[in-house]
Parts: sequence; C-alpha cells; structure tokens
Amino acid sequence: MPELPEVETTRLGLLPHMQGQHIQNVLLRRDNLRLPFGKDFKAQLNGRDIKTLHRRGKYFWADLGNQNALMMHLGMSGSFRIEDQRMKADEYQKHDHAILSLSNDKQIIYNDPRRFGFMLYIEDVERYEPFLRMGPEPLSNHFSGPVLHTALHKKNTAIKIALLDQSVVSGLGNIYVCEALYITRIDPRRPAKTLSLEECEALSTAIKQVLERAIKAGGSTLKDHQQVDGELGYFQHQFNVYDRAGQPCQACNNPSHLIERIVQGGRSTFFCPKHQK
DNA sequence: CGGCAAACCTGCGAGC
DNA sequence: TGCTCGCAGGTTTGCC
Repeated sequence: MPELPEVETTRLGLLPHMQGQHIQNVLLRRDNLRLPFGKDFKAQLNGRDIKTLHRRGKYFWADLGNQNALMMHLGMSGSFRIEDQRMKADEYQKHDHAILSLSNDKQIIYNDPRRFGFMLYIEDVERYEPFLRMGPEPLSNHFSGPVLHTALHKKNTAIKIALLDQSVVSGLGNIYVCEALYITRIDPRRPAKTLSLEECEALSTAIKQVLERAIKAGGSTLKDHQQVDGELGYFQHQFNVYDRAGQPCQACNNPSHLIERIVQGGRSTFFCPKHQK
C-alpha cells in the first residue's frame, strides 16, 4: 500500500466521519491481522470518543484522549470504506476484517486481502515503540537537506535502500523513493554517504514535492488503494519511472534511453541509468 | 552495527 | 481451462 500519501488520503477521508463520534460497537470477523487485535480490543474501544485522527509516517491513529489511541497501519493492501447502512452478516465483502459502528450511524470498515496491516489499542501513543526510532516527517520543517545529509553521511548502503529506512525519513516507500531519485537525477545505487549537501538539499525538496503532489491527487492506485469514498487515487498517471521498465526516459529526449528495473534489497528499483548519476 | 533473505498473506497476470 | 511462477505500495526477524 500505502505509503505516506495513501495513508494521509485515508486519514483525511475518514476524519469527517469519525471526528467527534463515539464508538458504539466493534465487530471483528477474524482475531488477527498481521498482529492479533488483542484480547481486550473490543472492550478497550467500546463507548470511547474519537477526538481526531493523526498520522506519523505510514501509521495513523484515532486519538481517544488521555494518550490512548486506536493505532492503524494499512500494510500492503489495507483500505477503509464507509457504509451508511447497518450491514447484514452476508453483506460483508471478502476480506472485511474489522467494522467500527459509530454514533453517527456510520460503519467504518477495514478491508485487507493480504492482512499485512493491523489495528491495535495503544495505552500511551507517545511511547509507541515504532515512533521512538522513526525519522522526521518529510513534510515538516524537521526534514531538510542538512538533516538528510547528516542522516546519510555514515551510511554505506545504497541511497535507495537508505530512503526506505523509516529511521532516516518516515513515510517513504518504493514508489516515492524511485520518483524522488529520478527527479533529482541521483543513481539509486550510489552509497548514501556519497551524496553531497547540495544533492541532499535537492533530494529533500523533491521528496516533499512528490509527496505533496501525490496527496493532492488522492494517492496512487495500483491494485488496492482506494480513498474512503471509493474514489481511486490518480497519482499513478504521473509516475516518471515507477513500473515503467522498458519505456523511454521522458527526461533524456532520446528514445533509446530506457527505464530499467533492478532489484535492491529484494525490491524493484526503477531508474534511468543514463539520466541518473 | 550492516546486509541480505525469508517470513507474514492473497491476488493477479504471464506463460505454458 | 488450468496450472505454475513471479511479482506486488510494508515491516520484522533471523542469520552470517
């Protein structure tokens, strides 16, 4: 799924339906996703008020007050949708795993074919373990060229791999890393520590730009991602390199310069070896 | 610590 | 039609 723009799109779509409501019922159609919901999950959520929804990297959560939270992660194939009507047992779709019924009579339905996502009740969101080692929010002022340069300057690993490391910068995944490196003409295979401060400035700017544009487009819809209202994101139509192996590099102005697919860290990287140095 | 492979799952498209 | 294979937006674990 779901990299930062898809998570943010989901959060923004759910917000008007969930903010200020309270949870009247929790229905679980299985007892675990990637992680177990937890033995007391239903009791911990029933009757609780949802103050608002927050996001950090690819995680988002319902703020239940007093630092308590319903933490959510979409994994690779998770999505939410809203239903206005109470659903009968035979009306659920395949892979509808968790349903929250709210005081506004809306049902918030989590669907996740691969079940790499999760929902957890968290007592103290400030001490949630994944957040403690998470790098800066890329769209905040905490992320900049100098910050990125410092984070990378000892890393021998390829810049592509380093940017996927959520402790360097949070929220990036395979698509937006490929796109940001293409925009800045940086070869994804270069050791991270070889990037100059100027390159890190350009890269941090490109990361912000590509994420902001993707959020405006409602995220990217490959197979699974859809917005809460069922609309599909359309940023995939603006990809320069992702999933474009064999197609001409648009920036090279030479039809024989083709986008290549290589494997780094077991995952596909798309880039133009002529354009990116 | 670094680097890499495998694990967790289902679905889809390509090729035979 | 149906089989197998490889691939998919993420994260964690375990091994060398």
